[in-house]
Amino acid sequence: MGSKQRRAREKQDLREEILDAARALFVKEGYESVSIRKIADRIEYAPGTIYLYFRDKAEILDRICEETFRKLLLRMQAIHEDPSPPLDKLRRGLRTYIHFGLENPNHYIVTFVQAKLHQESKPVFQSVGKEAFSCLRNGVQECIDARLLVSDDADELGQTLWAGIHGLTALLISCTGFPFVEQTRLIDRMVHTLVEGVRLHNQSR
Amino acid sequence: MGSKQRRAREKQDLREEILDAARALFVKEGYESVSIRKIADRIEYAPGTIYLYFRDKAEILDRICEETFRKLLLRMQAIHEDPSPPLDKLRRGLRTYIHFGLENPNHYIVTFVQAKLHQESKPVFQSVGKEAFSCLRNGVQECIDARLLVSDDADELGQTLWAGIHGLTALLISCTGFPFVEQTRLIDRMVHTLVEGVRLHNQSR
Amino acid sequence: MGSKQRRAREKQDLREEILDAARALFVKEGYESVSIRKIADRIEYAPGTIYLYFRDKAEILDRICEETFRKLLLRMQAIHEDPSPPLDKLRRGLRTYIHFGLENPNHYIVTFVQAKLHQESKPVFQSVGKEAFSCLRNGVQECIDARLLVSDDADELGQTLWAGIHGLTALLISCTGFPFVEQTRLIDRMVHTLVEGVRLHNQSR
Amino acid sequence: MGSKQRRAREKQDLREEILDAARALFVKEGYESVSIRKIADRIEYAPGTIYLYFRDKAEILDRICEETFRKLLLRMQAIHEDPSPPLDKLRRGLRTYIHFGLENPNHYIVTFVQAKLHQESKPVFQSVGKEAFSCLRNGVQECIDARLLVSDDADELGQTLWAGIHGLTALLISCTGFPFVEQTRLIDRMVHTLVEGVRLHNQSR
DNA sequence: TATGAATGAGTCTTCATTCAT
DNA sequence: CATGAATGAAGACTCATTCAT
Repeated sequence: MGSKQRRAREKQDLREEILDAARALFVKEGYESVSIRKIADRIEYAPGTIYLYFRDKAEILDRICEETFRKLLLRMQAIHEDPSPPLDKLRRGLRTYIHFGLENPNHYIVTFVQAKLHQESKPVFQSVGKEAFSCLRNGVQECIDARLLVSDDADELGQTLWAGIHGLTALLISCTGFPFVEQTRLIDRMVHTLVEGVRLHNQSR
Repeated sequence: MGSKQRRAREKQDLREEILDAARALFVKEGYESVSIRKIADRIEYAPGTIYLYFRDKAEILDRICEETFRKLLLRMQAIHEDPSPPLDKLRRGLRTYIHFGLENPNHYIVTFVQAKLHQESKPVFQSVGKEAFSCLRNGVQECIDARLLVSDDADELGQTLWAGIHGLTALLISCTGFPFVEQTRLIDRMVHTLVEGVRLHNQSR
Repeated sequence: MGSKQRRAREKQDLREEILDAARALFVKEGYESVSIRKIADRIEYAPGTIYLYFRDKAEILDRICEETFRKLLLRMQAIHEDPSPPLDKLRRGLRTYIHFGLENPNHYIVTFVQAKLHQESKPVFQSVGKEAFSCLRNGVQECIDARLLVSDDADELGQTLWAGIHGLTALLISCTGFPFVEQTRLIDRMVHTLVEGVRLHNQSR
Repeated sequence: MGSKQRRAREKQDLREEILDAARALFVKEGYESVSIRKIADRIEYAPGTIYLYFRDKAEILDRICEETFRKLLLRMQAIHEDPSPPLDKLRRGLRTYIHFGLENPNHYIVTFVQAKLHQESKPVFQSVGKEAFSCLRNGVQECIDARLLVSDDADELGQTLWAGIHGLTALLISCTGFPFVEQTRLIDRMVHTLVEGVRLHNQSR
């Protein structure tokens, strides 16, 4: 038998193909429910082949998380470097995070919802993950330095904002059955709500 | 043979016992990792017995979700009926939701995080689930009626608030490795942020 | 499908059937080469069934060894209790050991040749195994006490005798290709050789 | 790619290297537990390379056995050619065999214990193996010709002696958990016992 | 009502082997 | 000569489920 006429495909891309297949399946069915066989079937390879690229199933999850964090980090850092007013940057940071999740729903759910259930302290979370959060934290700190926020605890505020956008992102991705209002409106509202809720309302008067 | 001296136990409580055992295991190990046998072992019955009370494993999950929604609903309704000012009721509603999650982490995660992965549109979400959300929505509507909020779209605002508190609840429960600031402070901040972010800041005065 | 018309068979005999099948296969193909599937096929049950009776493959081996030692022990002890002259008892002990091996070749090879390769210090060897050897040792000690042997070190002599009869037993069972002389002659010769080699030749005359 | 800076190494030595690696692994882990990949890893070559030198895994075992027999044969033949009295030569032959086993435990166990399980009648045993045994047999025959032994059946006596020394060798190598008395004492005793057991005790004088 | 025995499909993973390069 | 990629079959073991009792 062997592989009939397998699609032309560049060599090392197989690694990426496996990650893509796994990510999609993880989201659709959950990490635990996805077997190596299912992944192999999807890419039309023998199960054993996957072990040529990854030590075990857990490593696949790890790589996906790492990759996701890295992508997210890039997006967040881009904002950090631009010279807009701090509050604008903060708003754009929140929005970027949500969009990142919606554009990469598989990455997002696997990394932020499923991975947590399967080994709390994957090294990935300690390194790249922490860095991604600190990007948001920096944005908050800038606003604090500019005396724009209601508290000067960047951790407290940063975590609050993160929880808010994470909640929306997670629900929008995975609670597809729920009758949400139009997505962009909801995102606008969330970003607006969080920033207004955290902003110092200058009662100059 | 079976279990030697099984505890004296009222007959029909077995159903509840199964649910209790399953819920605890689902949270500790994840739905997929919990086998019928593990549940059976925990309650000291034979695996087959479980099938006398539940059609299959999925039904157990369904019942747990339903039960969770019902409990949440009760707590939320209690608030609705009290005669405080609408904004206070809203704040207490949000806080109650978060506390409910933290006090019933098992119920919460199984229902709002794990269940979604295993049959998007469980009827439970359509019925009791929707009812629970509408409780929050009512609280919002009251505030709108009192002209206290920045928008009059109760769905939009309600969903925003829900996403915010869900995000915090989920992270606090399952992201135990993350160095969150002190929990009550974070909850206070979240409730404050959301309500302030959604509240009409009467600038006329 | 299920089991067509499975032979009538008493309930708990299945455990014995598994042991029998495993033992036979272990000898023919070696412990490592025998899969649970092969055992299951031979008894016409599903592989999983075996796990209802044994924790894992290693436990099957353990049980076989234990059982073998026990059987051997019984045979050896029977001799110990009879009132013949010590040298005769010793001879019969050696002969009994060899016959036991030849009559239970599967038991013997699995226990004394294969098991050793797969976990040196199985508890079985420490308990029942040691007891079996001490039976032989006792026979030697009796002869020593009667001043019949060339040394008074019962361990040294006992181990020498054991090694001798083990060598013959093992070769006769598993070296089937070799052109051995007639079996009973060889056994007689070995027993004779060992005892004469160890016996004190009274040169007084 | 492959192995970075592979040691300078003469081409055809690779065959020997494979045999060395395989032999060491076979003994440490058992024939069945050693994969071609493990052998390949150990010599830092790709698995496929091994198939350029050996048809399959079994052939590697065959070569190891053959080699072992040849080595043993050399040692035994050396004795045969020396001009000591026949009984002395016999004693030294037995002792040499045991020492050979203890000095080459890997070779010995693989050849005399493990190989038997994996194709009873390997041609190797028929050819070189038989030759090695006949060396011992010759020593016996010499003693018989000098009227020193209790029987004139060289096969019977030779096989008895072989079984005795094989038993001790095998146990000493693989039964490491057993509390044997000091090794040289045991070997001395075995050689002494066998020879005395087989020797004609000339009582005329 | 509850059980114990059994199953068949499935889990992750390893392996000997092949083959195009 | 040597490799790297790939495979198909098999490894031990687990599981949800059924069913006769």
